[in-house]
Amino acid sequence: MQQPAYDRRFEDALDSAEALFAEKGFHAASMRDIAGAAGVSVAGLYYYLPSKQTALYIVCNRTFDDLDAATRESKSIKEPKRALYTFVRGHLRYMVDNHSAYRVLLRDMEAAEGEFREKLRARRRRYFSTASGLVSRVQPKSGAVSARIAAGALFGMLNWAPMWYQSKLDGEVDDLAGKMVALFLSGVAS
Amino acid sequence: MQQPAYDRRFEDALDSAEALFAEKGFHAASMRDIAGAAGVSVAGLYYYLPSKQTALYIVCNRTFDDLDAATRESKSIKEPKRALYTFVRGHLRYMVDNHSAYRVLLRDMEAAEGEFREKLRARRRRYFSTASGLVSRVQPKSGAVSARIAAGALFGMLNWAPMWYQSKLDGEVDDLAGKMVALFLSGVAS
DNA sequence: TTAATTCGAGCGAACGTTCGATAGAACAGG
DNA sequence: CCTGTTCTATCGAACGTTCGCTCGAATTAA
Repeated sequence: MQQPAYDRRFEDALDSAEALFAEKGFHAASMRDIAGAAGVSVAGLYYYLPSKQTALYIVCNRTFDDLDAATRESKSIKEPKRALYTFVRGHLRYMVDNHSAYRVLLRDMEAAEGEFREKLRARRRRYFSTASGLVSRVQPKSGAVSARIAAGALFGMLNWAPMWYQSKLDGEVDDLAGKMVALFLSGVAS
Repeated sequence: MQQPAYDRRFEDALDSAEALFAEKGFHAASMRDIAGAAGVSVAGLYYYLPSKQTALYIVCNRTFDDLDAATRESKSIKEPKRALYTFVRGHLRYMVDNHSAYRVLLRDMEAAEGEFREKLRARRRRYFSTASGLVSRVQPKSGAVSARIAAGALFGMLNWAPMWYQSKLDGEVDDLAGKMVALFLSGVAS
């Protein structure tokens, strides 16, 4: 059973790819860069990753897996506002703790081609649908803002957070989640 | 005075660069692509643009110029909420009407190097400061959310809009601006 | 011995950029 | 009005580098 050794090196290669995609962008990061960061030769890297496109796909897919896990708890909560808060908290936590992974998802996912691109887009749609469902449950039927717009606005707030959030200045992530949900529900002038 | 002819071709080259940066991303768009789109040879393109980095810088700088112009009106408005609305409307209008330009700014600006990078970052900071100033004016002093977080949340809402906004489904841009400001001020459960 | 793992070397293609040549417009002096 | 000269605009061809990727051999582990 040598799988553990193989698996460990495989994960190392993925981690290196993720870090370099995040730092330089998919097209600017070369397989030579990634091999160097992973401590193997270029040919050695190809023993684990059959292509750069595949590396991108696996990295993004892994991130979706982790995002699903980070927000899964919200699915079992009945009370709408609490469920939304739990989702937002999980999403924000993941983004803050896995800056590189989320950056690749946001910026480089579209560099995927063919079937990879379609599969990743499908996962993104599914993830967005989950969030939209939670949003529509906290929204009054007669609101001035459609569920579409509300969900888009909430996702924007969340996904932009990595651009400015600093725990030193802005407090703990769980507090930020609470503030964002409060802002979303009642605005700043509440 | 042949400047008009020269200037026109220069702008053509910039427009082609902007469109291809937006479509493929800075690193994936080649100078050959841009030359082809502009209808000149590669060497001909270099008669107008001394380097790819310069092209990126000029494209981004031009976008900042246009963004400033699109939101300038808000600076002369005293009433805080109306000023914020005017800013948001100008910003959203520009994003929707100049999808490519704004996409380059959001995604590819960081591909700029050296002095270009620093100058563009300085402009972005300045633009963000302007918006933050408008936000802090509509915020009650004793709000539960800091001005930093509020401004970050608002900017997130706005900048994410190109990802989902469709005028057919979501109404006119000016209405969207009103809804976003209302959501920001009073939330969805107002 | 066999199978799993690693690599140096190199493939063809594409990259950003440059060079020398060329065609036409503009201008000078006769 | 003609002619020679300069300047503007343009291009084909190529430079050196880097790209994603592969091959055959070597090394290691079982």
